[in-house]
Amino acid sequence: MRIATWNVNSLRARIDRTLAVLERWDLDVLAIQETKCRDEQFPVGAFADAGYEVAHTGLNQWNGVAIASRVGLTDVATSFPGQPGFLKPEPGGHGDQDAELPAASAPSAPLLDLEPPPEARAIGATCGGVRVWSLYVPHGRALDDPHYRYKLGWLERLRDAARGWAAEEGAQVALLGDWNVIPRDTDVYDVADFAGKTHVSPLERAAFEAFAPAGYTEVTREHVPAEHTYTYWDYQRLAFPRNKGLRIDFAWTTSTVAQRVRGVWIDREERKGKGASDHVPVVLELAD
DNA sequence: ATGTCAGCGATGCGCTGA
Repeated sequence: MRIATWNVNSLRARIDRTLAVLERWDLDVLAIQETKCRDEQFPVGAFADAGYEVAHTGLNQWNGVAIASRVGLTDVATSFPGQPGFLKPEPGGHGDQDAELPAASAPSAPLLDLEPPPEARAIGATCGGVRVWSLYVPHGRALDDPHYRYKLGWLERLRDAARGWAAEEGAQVALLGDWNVIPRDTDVYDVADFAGKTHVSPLERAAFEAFAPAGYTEVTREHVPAEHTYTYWDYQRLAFPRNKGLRIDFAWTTSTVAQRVRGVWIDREERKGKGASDHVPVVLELAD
């Protein structure tokens, strides 16, 4: 079985490239991030014509995650248990005190719901016997931004949920996506450029590595160990021609899946030419 | 050239997010 993860950075802007990736790599499953569309805008027909079922969650023009599969797609979950939301802080305000109160016709609803709903950053489905999650970890924006705490909490809650999924003997789970963490100094063109920024902080790196004691192995590193091997290049400042990239797309899997991995490929060619995403696909070949 | 890109709202660009 061949499975891949790709932050496509707008599915509608790159549907032709997406279909080409499915065909080029003969993919059975593709975990997609940053579809940037609502469910009703998702190009279901294009996937169906190519022989793929799809599951998607997209609430607005931001985020959006999907799984396409031609080996079955069941038990879809559009968030993970405990997945936090992000409450955009009001300048000088106190949370969502101005939010609409629940209608009086909903007596069971709490008077004030202070918990923001999850964003469209996680979707899970069982494909060909593997529990696949397509994940778009929050960016964090800046170390002093509320989004950074959100990112850390999001990863911690995901790890807590993932620990439970891995607990069953022989569980086949794959956590695929854009982790927005640079785990090692050699995963970036020049770590000095990230001093004081997100993606390299000790807390982010610890939150990333915490998936190991939770029962997971990061299989892309195992199979593509070369330093300065990137999966993302910024659109700005000619980052790709200068190879100023980041390695931030990874696959944490349970040991049963990790033992099945026969190879991993980073599709660097996909970053070339007009209309490329800023991320490239990461492809995993699993033994039957 | 801070050498970009996508989506949105209301345009013929400014804003947001990355």
